[in-house]
Order: sequence, then structure tokens, then C-alpha cells
Amino acid sequence: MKLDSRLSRMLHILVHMARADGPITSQAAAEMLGSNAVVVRRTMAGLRDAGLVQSVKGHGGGWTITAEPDQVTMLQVYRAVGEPRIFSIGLADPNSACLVEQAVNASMRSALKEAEEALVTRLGEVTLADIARDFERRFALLGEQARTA
Amino acid sequence: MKLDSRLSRMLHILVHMARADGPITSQAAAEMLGSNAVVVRRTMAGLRDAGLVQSVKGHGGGWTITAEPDQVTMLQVYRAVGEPRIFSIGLADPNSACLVEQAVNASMRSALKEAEEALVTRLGEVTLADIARDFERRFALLGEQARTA
DNA sequence: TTTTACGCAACATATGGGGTTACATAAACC
DNA sequence: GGTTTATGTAACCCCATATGTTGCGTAAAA
Repeated sequence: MKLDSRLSRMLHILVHMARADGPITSQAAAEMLGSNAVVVRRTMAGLRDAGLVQSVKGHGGGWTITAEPDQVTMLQVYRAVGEPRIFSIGLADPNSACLVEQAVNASMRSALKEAEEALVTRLGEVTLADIARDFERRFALLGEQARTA
Repeated sequence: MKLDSRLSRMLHILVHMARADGPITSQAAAEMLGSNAVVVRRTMAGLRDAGLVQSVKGHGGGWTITAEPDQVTMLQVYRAVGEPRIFSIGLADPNSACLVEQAVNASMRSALKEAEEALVTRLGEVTLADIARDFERRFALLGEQARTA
């Protein structure tokens, strides 16, 4: 399997939604992501259940962000998409009867736990508003470069 | 794919080898791991290339650890098995032209980098000897429990 | 010479995210 | 009211990759 990109994709769309003045359709989102409208709906369903967005059917419908961008962290989005497995490495047998393997498992668990905590902590510190501000900075920088070129 | 257990498995066998007084055959190792001798050879080849173990063909042959257990860290073993991908989550498009996605990618990269550094640091701090000592502790504890039961 | 092991290529298998098709339903527009 | 536009969801296929398996070659000891 390739990388699970649900978190990354949802962040992408959420920031777009935060900047849009109306709903974004699944089709439009899919085009932004280079993906498929069904995949978008499937993944966004988690965000809707988490209360981060709402969906409206029919003409003029689509997806709208309902939460305040400065109140939504990457961690919340990660959880809203179902808390996908973080690591692709892990224990061979979590419940081995072999004491050697138990010792190995203890050291592996400890290392992975530390890394996961570092990740979760960081995800909890960055909001959609932070990412949107970074976008604005990049956007301004681009205009700057165009003018001085 | 399930979890990549190569690091875990190799640690397991390395600690067994450190405690054995002779070579361990691929078949014996495979039985310890609940796996297959070919898989063992395939994975151990990396450890041999890294100089951690040696293999001997024929009668009485098998695998022997050649490095000092207190000089071999989990990190070295991780590298010897080919530095498998750590995360199962990641960026949707690492080289997107979309500035929003670039901002998302920056925040994702930063969080993942921090977690990876935490993991690598920890892996570099724990040696095979540490794991072997933990095994001894567990083993002693088990005898203790048996006597007081 | 036989047996025991490793070395390695080639192929099979399982898993899970993502892509695709199909159909149902709801809401806006005419 | 009928048509169009959207979402909701099920049911499939596709693909990458660690792992499992078979087969054959080679080296070393009995």
C-alpha cells in the first residue's frame, strides 16, 4: 500500500473551504485533490460526523466548514478521519509467550509510543488557521517574486 | 499490508543468537518466529551485509552473531534491514503546485519529522544487551513467581 | 556420496487505501 | 411536477508490498 493520505487531503480541502465563500462540491474537491468525488464523500463523512463540516444536497449544495479554523487542530482532523494507523512498522507478535520476544516488544512499544506522542502533540498544536496563514505568506511571497522578476 | 515486522523479528533472533552457544539455523529461527526459513534468510542477508552476523553453510552451519551486543543498537538493526518506511500516513502529493497543499505539506512534514526524530533517537539509545538484560529480568521474575506460588 | 545448510529467483497470498460504477434520495430550478 | 444537481452508499476493482512458498543451485561436513 502507498501512504494513507486522508489526513493530508482533508486538511487541504478544509483550508480551501475556510477560504471559500460558498459550498465546495465533492467534484470540485476531487479535482483539487486529483481524486474522485466518491472518495471525497467517503472521507468527508468522518468530518461531518465530527461536526467540522456540513453537507447540503441539490442545486447549490456541497460542503461547508462549520467550525472555526483557529479552533480546529490537525489532531482533530486526524481523529475525524478515523485515526488511521500511524506506523508501518510494528511488533511481529504482540502477545508472544517467548520472554525474549516480550523484551523486544517492550523496547519496540516504548520507542513507538514516544514517537506517536511526539506526533500527536504536534498535531494538536497546529490549527487550520495556522496553515491558512502559512498559505497567505506563501501567496504574498509569490507576488513579491513576480514583481521583482 | 500488515505491519512490517522485520526490525522486531531480527531483534528477536539477534537476542536469541547472543544467548546461544552455537549457530542457529534459518529453520530454527523460522520456528522461533512462526515464519519461514526463506524469509529468515532474506531478512538476515541485510544483517550479514551490515557485519552484524555471519552465515555458515553445511553441517553444523547456521547463523552466528559477530557483533558485541552492547555495541549494537536497535537503530543499526533498523538500518541493516533496509530502513523500512516508518509511517503509514503521509502527504497526498509531495510536489503539488497548489499553495494551499504546499502549506499543508509543510505542517505535515514538520510533524512527521519530529516523530521520526524521536523514534530514531530512541532506537539509537537501546542496545541488544539492554534487551537481553530485560529478558533476564523477566526470566528471573518468572522463577520468583513459580517459587512463591 | 549423502546429508545439511545457505543463496536466490520466481511466484503466490493477504491487506487496505484508493478508484470506479451504479443506484437511491434530496433539494433547487424551470 | 419534471429535470438537473448534489450527496449517500454499496459493491466492485486495482495496486503496492511484506510475507509465504516452491524449486534449484552450491558449499561444507559426515
